[in-house]
Amino acid sequence: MSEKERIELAELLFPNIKKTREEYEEMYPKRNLPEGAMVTRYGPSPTGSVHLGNLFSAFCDMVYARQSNGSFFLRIEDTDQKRAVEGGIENITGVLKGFDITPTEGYSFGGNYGPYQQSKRTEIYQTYVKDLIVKGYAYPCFMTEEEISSIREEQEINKTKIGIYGMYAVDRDLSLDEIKEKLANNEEYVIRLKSPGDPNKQIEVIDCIKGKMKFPENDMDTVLLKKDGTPTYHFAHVIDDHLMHTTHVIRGDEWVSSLPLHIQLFEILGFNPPKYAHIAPITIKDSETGTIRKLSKRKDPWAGAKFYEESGIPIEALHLYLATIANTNFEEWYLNNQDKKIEDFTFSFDKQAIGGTSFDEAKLTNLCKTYFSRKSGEEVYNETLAYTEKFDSDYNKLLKENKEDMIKFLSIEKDGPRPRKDISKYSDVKEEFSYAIDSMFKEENYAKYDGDKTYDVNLMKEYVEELDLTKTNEEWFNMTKDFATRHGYAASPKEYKKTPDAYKGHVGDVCEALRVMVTGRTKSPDLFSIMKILGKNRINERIELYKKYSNQ
RNA sequence: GCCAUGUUGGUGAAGUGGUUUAACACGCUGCCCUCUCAAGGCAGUAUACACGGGUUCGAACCCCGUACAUGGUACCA
Repeated sequence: MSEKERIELAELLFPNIKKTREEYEEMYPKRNLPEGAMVTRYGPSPTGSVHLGNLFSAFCDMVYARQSNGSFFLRIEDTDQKRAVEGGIENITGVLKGFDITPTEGYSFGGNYGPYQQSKRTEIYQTYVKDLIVKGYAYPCFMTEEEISSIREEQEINKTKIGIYGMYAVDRDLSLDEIKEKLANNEEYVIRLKSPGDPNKQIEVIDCIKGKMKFPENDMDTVLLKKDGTPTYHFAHVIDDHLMHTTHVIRGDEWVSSLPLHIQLFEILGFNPPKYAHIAPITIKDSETGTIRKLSKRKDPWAGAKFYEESGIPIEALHLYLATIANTNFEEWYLNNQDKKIEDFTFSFDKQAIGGTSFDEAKLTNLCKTYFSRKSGEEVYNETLAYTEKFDSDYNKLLKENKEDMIKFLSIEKDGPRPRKDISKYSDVKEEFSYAIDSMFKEENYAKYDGDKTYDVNLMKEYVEELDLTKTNEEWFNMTKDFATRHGYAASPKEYKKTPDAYKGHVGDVCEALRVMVTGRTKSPDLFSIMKILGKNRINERIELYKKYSNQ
């Protein structure tokens, strides 16, 4: 086909496209950003709920753009209407905001490089395709699904590469008259790339994370525009990231194999390709089959973003976890710089895992515990209040009614160099501090007591008589030892171990009895602190409750 | 089938040719501290660099092959 014919064909196919690519280039001028600034983008398709992997990729986008004073934008990749899910877009923006991974620009966040929704950019894509047709790099393909699948079968038998390329791309060299005839018959068509690639030649791509990679050149006549005139991912990616001036395409490594195609598209369009950073998927070892697979929303509760919200995992702790899987040296850095924030760490691509990153639930839990241990009682109270507001309104009410006490309880053993690490998520507070609220305690009290001992109520009554809650912790413990000794208990476990027959038990047993009556459990934070908050009256009430419970 | 990438202890991983008798963190086990638990301290977790060749004075690190895993091979992203 001559150039003249190609121009005629382009007009025939896209009569409504009047703008030129030059006009679009002007509408999307170069960004005015400092040297080294990275422009990243998160491009989800609104096809369902958000996955931890999506969150991870968006987190990386955010972090790299932020530390280089660049821009991180959100682009909705909704070119496939069939897969669209109602409310999918709102869900994405909601999750991003909820998880504090907020773009600086993009869909619903503003910016000068929009529209940030691919379904609104059809004209742009068609303009560039029209140009490609004129240049002889694209053509209409009228093959039917049946034709394509029979080619596929043939290729499978011949054990060759599967796809539409070379001799299999039968519509590649259709004459203008043949095309006109098919068009007149109302035959449906897609626009395919007329790939100039030679699969015998190799191209080398340097990925920011994976390093040097070699591929054969692309020779597939990949679909650029679908039957309905919308672009495929590949084409939209190239056009958008060029016009929006993305500097670093950070995406999942399921895309590495289309790299030769993408590079080729950038080349024939005359664009400068961005840098690519392909991040490893978050994987897990399947407990049934023992094989490694991607996190699955169906099998793994922690795969879905919702899980973190619902179970009350603090956003900051999740960020910490994402940071540790993003850069392998983050964990150690954070350990040595406990007072610093994630923002103070400089992320780099060469510290990013190349292979699959395995999801480590225990590590996440540990990070959460550390997070809570560093928060003051008041902070934990306020955050738990916000969490229960959404997910546990009954407990929320109780928290509000018992604010003063709760903050005091949550503050126990928080001020020392080794703060308590007993909660890993907001939903733990209710269970872990069940003794803190009288009405809850009255209802449940000893139901969860797991021992089989019965403790002496009269002894404890006598003990409380002597108890002075104005003392210091040390004075209290000395008094308790003294009390224990007077009643036939050893003053320390060590002493008891030496001659167990000489005693009824040791101080620990006295404390245990008291602890069970007062908190309903055998384990708790510092007993004296708890008693101080409760006061003598409430302690006595609880001893009475225990008396009834144990039939004494 | 074809193409690509990966494979270090229970887990995540450090490490890119010689101070590696392989760091660190998490987990687990034991001891210590201790009113319990958590935390913390100390110690342990048997022969952890997929396998086979090659290059080199020297390889976890470079090259080739094999196995396995993952991803792609769509008018899905």
